[in-house]
Amino acid sequence: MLDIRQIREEPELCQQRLKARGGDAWQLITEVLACDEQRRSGETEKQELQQERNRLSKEIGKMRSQGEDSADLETQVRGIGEKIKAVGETTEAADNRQRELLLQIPNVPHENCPVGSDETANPEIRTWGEKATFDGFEPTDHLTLGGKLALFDFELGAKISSSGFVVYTGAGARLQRALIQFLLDLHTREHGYTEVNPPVVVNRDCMFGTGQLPKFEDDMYGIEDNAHFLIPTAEVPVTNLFRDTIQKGDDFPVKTTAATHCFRREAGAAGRENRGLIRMHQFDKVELVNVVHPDQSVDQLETLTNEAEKVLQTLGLHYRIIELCTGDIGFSATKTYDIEVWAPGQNEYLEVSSCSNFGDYQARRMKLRFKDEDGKNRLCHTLNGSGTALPRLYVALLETYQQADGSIRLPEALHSYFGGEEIR
RNA sequence: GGAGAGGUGGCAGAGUGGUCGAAUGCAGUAGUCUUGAAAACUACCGUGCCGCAAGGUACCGUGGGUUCGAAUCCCACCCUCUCCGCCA
Repeated sequence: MLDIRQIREEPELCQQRLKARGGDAWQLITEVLACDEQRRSGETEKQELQQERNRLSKEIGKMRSQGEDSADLETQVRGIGEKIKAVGETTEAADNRQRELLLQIPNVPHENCPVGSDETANPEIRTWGEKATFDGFEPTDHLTLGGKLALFDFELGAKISSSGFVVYTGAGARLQRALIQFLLDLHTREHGYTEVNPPVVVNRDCMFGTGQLPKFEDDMYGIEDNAHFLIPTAEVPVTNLFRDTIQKGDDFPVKTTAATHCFRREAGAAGRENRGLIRMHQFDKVELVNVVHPDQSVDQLETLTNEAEKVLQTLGLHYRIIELCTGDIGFSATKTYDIEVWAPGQNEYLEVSSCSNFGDYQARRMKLRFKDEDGKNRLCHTLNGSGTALPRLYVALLETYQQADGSIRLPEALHSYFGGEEIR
């Protein structure tokens, strides 16, 4: 959520920065301000009435204890009670409407977020390594490689679930497990993360906290009780671990990682240049979540991105970093870097990580605070990034390290995790 | 799933209709004392909202209700614990 005080004080600035995203959320600001006005005047009126009621009620108590007749006062207070109820209802309506609107308004992009209307305006920030070259053969794609080596089976996935689900088999399953282990070890041992293993079914509060609700309910798998959802990313359970807490502040940055299954409906995405493992309804991902002091978040986004990059560097995979422009940035984010790994068989870059700074937007939604030096409670900043998504990493790995005979020569970092140097 | 008990401030734990935002203890902060520390003593010590401020107001699991007045009474829901059942 945006800060209502900031909206009140600089409405034009808010609108202007929201406009940079495209969409029409900026138009809601006017109504938010109207609600705010109504809410506050109603609040004041209500409080004055309550004050009067409290005073008179105490009076009644006193009179009764002294055996005096308080009937007149009681009817008077009853009248005040009715007024309080009436004023309270309109105030609450304004309050609810205001919250409803605020929940629909996306975060404002950071001031140095590049302005643009869609992904074509995303600047490339840097690249690492080079596109893999192949001696004497044409690289093929992961579907062919995986099929030949029996690493995964889409038909089985469809049989026991539906399209968009896959069964990893044999060495393919083992490779997936090796990768998860490698990633968690990297982040916990070298980057100072604490590992957690959270539920993948979470309640609505969590989904509001990180910003999936109310706008993106249709993107998620709901549970039949209508109160729980399968998580689309570990960002949801992990960030919400800190919901409604007051952090010490000396522990900043709080760095937490988790490997979880992620579930996405991907409605409308079927068959659209998403062959193979590239877009699944269920996939694994190692997520990195940071809770930091507001002054740290800008720098921390760079650190977080570097931590995710380290994955690809260690595995020797060529990638590029692009920054999302104002028109392409996610709902809750102020600034985002995408890491795209090169997949030779696809002949394109695949997004394996999205690293974002959310500022205080999620923290305000979930009341995530810390005590500052003056003992005042202030909102933390939150960040997260994939470190990394598994299927596309898997694709890049197979396609990059394929050999002429269709076998895979694994990068050294994986040998001990996989228990071998090659898949053939 | 069945039966019972219970959800109060960072923690422990009083409070069963009014003077209770809430006793007390512990923890924490500041100070006195001390060469220093400890102990002792003194003061402070929950969160949100409205307000320039003074101050006001709300919050005792959540949501309703009764009442002039609710932490306290009633209803529903959620959660925790114990026992039974079931199960990895």
